Amino acid sequence: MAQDRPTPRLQDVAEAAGVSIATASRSLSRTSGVSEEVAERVRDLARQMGYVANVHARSLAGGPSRSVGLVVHEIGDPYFAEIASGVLGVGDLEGLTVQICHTGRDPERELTQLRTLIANRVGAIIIAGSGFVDPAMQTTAREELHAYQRAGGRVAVIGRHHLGVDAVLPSNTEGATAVATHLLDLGHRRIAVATGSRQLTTVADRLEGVWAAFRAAGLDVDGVPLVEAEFTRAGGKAAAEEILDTHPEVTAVLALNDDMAIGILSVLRARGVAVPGQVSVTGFDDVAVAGDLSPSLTTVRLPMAHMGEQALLMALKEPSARPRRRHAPYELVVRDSTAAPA
Amino acid sequence: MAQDRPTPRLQDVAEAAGVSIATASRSLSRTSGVSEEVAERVRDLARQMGYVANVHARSLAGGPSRSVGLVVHEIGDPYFAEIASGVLGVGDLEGLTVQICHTGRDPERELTQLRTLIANRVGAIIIAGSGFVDPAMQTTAREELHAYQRAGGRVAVIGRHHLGVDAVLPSNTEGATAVATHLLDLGHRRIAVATGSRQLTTVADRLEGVWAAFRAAGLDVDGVPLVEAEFTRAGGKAAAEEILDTHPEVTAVLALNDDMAIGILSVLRARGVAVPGQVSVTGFDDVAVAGDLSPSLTTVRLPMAHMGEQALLMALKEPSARPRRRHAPYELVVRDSTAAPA
DNA sequence: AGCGCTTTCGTAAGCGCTTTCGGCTACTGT
DNA sequence: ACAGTAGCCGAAAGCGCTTACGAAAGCGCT
Repeated sequence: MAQDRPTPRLQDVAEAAGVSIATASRSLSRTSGVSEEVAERVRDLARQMGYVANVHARSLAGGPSRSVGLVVHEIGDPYFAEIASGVLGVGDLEGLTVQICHTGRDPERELTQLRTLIANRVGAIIIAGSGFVDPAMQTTAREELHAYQRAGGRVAVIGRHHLGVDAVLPSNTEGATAVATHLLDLGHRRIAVATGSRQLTTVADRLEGVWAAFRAAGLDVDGVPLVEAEFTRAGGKAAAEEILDTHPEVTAVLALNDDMAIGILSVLRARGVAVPGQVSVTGFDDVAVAGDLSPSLTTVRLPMAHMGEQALLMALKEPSARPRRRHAPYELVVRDSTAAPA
Repeated sequence: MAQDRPTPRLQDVAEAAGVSIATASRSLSRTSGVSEEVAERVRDLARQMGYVANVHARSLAGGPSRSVGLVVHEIGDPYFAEIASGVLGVGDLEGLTVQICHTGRDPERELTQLRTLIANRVGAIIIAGSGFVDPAMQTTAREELHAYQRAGGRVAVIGRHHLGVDAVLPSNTEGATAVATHLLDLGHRRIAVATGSRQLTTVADRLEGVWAAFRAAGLDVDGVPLVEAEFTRAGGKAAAEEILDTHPEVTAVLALNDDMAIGILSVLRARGVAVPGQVSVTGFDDVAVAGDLSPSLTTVRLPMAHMGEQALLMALKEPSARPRRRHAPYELVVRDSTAAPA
């Protein structure tokens, strides 16, 4: 007789069905070697009794892992929240539970979180968010991850490519070239660039795209006002203040993500600078709110949720011997924050 | 000697330290009965070797659970993303891993997710997001949850109070009264209200606060234009169109969350309606972007991340016999989207 | 009937950890 | 000097499950 436990155990089901727990286990995990008649009986009973397998026991015993880990810089950030949404979506479909960790952009924390995930025996790990330019910051995680893979773990990253694993890559460089070209085509020549920490590979990649466009247009890249600040709205505000104070001649500000662009828009409005009348502003990412700002933001759309989905699917399906790279498309979204210079 | 495993086991640490696994376990879990000298040595070694306990083994062996489950409507939504951020924050501090599920506002899915969480033996469950007015939609989850609690699980909810468990409650009604009063004080009398589904308790609570303020001002509540749409930016747009078309006389729109307000702002701008010149708009929640919109949004600030923290802390600390309710403070944030009617 | 095969099922060995229990050592008090 | 006691530590018993492995039973064949 089943005790008054919170949940019935496999043994309770087995006893009720009059079979051994081995048979019960096989019936439920649909392994062959059980007559369909017995298996059916066990499954019925299990459903009736509300049996749900104990994941810990199952995982310990070496069964397939039913969970995945997602590592993001900061879940409160819409960029990552949308990626998470994509990952959760396919997780649900595949019957996987998702464990989310955030690192606060701290490589140290990232390593700790990775270790925890691995120790928790998740079946797959998705790492989202920019890596760091300095390769020294990556070495340890890399080894850790490869050991994990050798042990059968699946790994995919989103937005970085220094880890030697499957990657979904947003078109950072191409997108940046596109948005810079858009500004150039409108006739802007005095363009300021607002960037996050250049230690982030995302920033490096986007910057490269911007320079490429500028050079193609014959601009002196060294003369471009470049302001580095935090990759946030607050950083955008700080950058805007600095640009306005030290380079009043600029006719456009190219921000390397939407968050900064939103902060810039806010400062411009507060200072009475018309957008796009006096200054054009562009962002990057196309977070959900970008289209509903006033003025709505010209930016580069990255399919965040889709990238989350792709990454998990990529990790789950039979992994190739060598790391694959899947490039996510970008789309230049021209809205109301850009116009020809006055 | 440690094998080439993905992660060292407790046994590996114990061997390295020259003690039994029992002693190693005690040292790491800070149980008494080990000399400080030995314990220190074990802990050092563990850190050096990058040892992280296997949660499955620990949980199976009856140790305290080191994981919590978080159920939200939609993680891509900034409101929930910020709550999640708070939960992850204290989770990190307490050394807990966080499993996130999203329900898409579907009570059915919610129940499934709850069951999964319980089967996964998480130590605590946090449910964020509005409940449903219809009590029939709650019954099953309620029983499920109570059984879980009897088995030692901790539960706390954010923003609902129909489940008979600890709750962190945003000041929906009071906040709504405050923002409505603000509009009234400015002199508005023809105010439209844009709401999400009235099946959501959050909507019901906020509506109640609005009516209270309106009645106090002597308004005929039944005559107020009320538009129900989705609780999203798209819903806000739809609501705005409808209000503009059918009630051109309104001088203010009171939206029951920021998302809708942002959509409304967007439509108003597109239609060339000046805010706050011709129409004032208010939101609710104060999502991060609200202050950087143009015009910046007058709204009611709810401490989302803080509520996430509180809920988890509440669940973790010794639970009282009867469910407690902690009210989170609200703050009326007056910005540029409201002004006296023309 | 006896042989080898396949199919079906039970026995038992763990997975890595926590915790009880008992043994050992080093004290204390008389 | 010796029992009594307290402090440390190791051996071992599981937690609930999966999965070799082996036994039993049924089959067709010679």
